[in-house]
Amino acid sequence: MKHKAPLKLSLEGQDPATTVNQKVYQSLRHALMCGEIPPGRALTIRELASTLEVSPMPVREALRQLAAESALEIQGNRRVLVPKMTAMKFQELLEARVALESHAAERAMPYIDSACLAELERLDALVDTAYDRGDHAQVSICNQQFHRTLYSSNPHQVTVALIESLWLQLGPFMRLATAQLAGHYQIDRHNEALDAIRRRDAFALRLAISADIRDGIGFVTSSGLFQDVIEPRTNSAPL
Amino acid sequence: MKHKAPLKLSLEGQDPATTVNQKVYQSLRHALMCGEIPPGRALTIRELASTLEVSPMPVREALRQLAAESALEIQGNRRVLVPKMTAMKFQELLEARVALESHAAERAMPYIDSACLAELERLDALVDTAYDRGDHAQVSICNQQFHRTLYSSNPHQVTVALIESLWLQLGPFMRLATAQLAGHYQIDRHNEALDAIRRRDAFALRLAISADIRDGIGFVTSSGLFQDVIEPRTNSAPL
DNA sequence: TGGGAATTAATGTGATCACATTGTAAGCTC
DNA sequence: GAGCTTACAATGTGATCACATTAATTCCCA
Repeated sequence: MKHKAPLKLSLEGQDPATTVNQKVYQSLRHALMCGEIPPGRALTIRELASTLEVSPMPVREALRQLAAESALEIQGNRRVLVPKMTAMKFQELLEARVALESHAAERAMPYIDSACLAELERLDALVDTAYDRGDHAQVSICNQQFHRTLYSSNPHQVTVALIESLWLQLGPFMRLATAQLAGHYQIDRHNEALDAIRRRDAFALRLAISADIRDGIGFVTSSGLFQDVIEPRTNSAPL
Repeated sequence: MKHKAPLKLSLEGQDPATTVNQKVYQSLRHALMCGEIPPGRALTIRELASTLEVSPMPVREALRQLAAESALEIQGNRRVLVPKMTAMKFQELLEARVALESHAAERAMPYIDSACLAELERLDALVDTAYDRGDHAQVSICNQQFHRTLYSSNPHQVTVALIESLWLQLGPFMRLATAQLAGHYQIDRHNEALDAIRRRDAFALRLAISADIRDGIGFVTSSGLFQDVIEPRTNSAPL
């Protein structure tokens, strides 16, 4: 069994005004974010190039770019693969998200004007309707847009790139989590966040964002329902 | 005056066992970290290629990689340049460092065994001797190694890549700061950190790391002695 | 002489090719 | 038949080339 599952990728729907490199990058990024490429899957330049019907060149650059964002992993063999996930790593990614995003939210607070607030309310509404529709992919996208808009309101902000790297690393699992969320009724943390913003209460905003992140995918570790995607327990013996 | 200052780069001293791409990457990274390329300086592939006496190919990939780490900026024109620094952005980078690194330190604490502690003590001693010698470049390098070792003791670590991105973004200014530090006598925050580790006091470690970061370069903003490298005040009008 | 259009130079992008390295499979020996 | 060696295929890397786009310069005319 050496034949890996064929990759389901295409450049359709990509902005034709951009470079091929960017189209490949976006395509791969989207596939990773949606978990369409299983962890541990090896990616070769020529395979991707022929799948996407482009020359190897833009693929090389896209892979290197994604590797620099920790979305892909290049091992010593110079082979590129989708990083595997472990329960511990998942926990670390989650806590890193909390630390970084609550920080970014707090620092964004002073810059949130009424226009930005309105935009956040609009995005929150989009999340809700997508949620009611059961469109988990859309929920995920709008939710990210909500967070991105919030943090980006700080014009001197430097953390969004880092945060996006974290999103990318646990992308597949966020999708998985939102899908599972359908059953649960969750407190609307976005509303808590919006309330905090209206009251200009930075600390409350911190709490709301932290809770939102943990509510969103935090329970996944305990639910144990994604054991198939996760690496079997490693034999690490710390300390 | 269209001729930019010639770049002082070379691949000498690079590990000959690595790929050309990595050598170029390391060379550029080092130059950026040491502030040898002024902010705003445009970098062209062909210029770097001829300076380093390699083909444009590895340079392209190195530039894209550094851009993915926010160490370089690619503008719409597809031109690559060293990002400019502003006082506000500097502040944000500093606070992001504090948030991320104190988080990483706290999370590393449970994994620090005696071997790791010994290594940290060794690195701290190296910092001290380099400091006494007045070798600011070496201080910077050893100091980073100290932090990296601390955070990396957590085997499930996911933040080091993000932290390195921050270091890279304010690299030139860290160097500038350590150079200025020569005059000041600073409390040895590393010793405070080591003490906290020995007592296994996670909160004290947090405080020590935060203080170490702020001590190291925090005063730069108030000292106003790097106004020449900083962008003139922007006309942003938040809120 | 100043401003704008056309020309020219420079640059990024993408493709193709050659080579060294790595992974795999066949073949041989014991 | 097991283990090692050798041959083969596949892959990443780097170089060179062609082309489209962008920046810079020159030239012309008001």
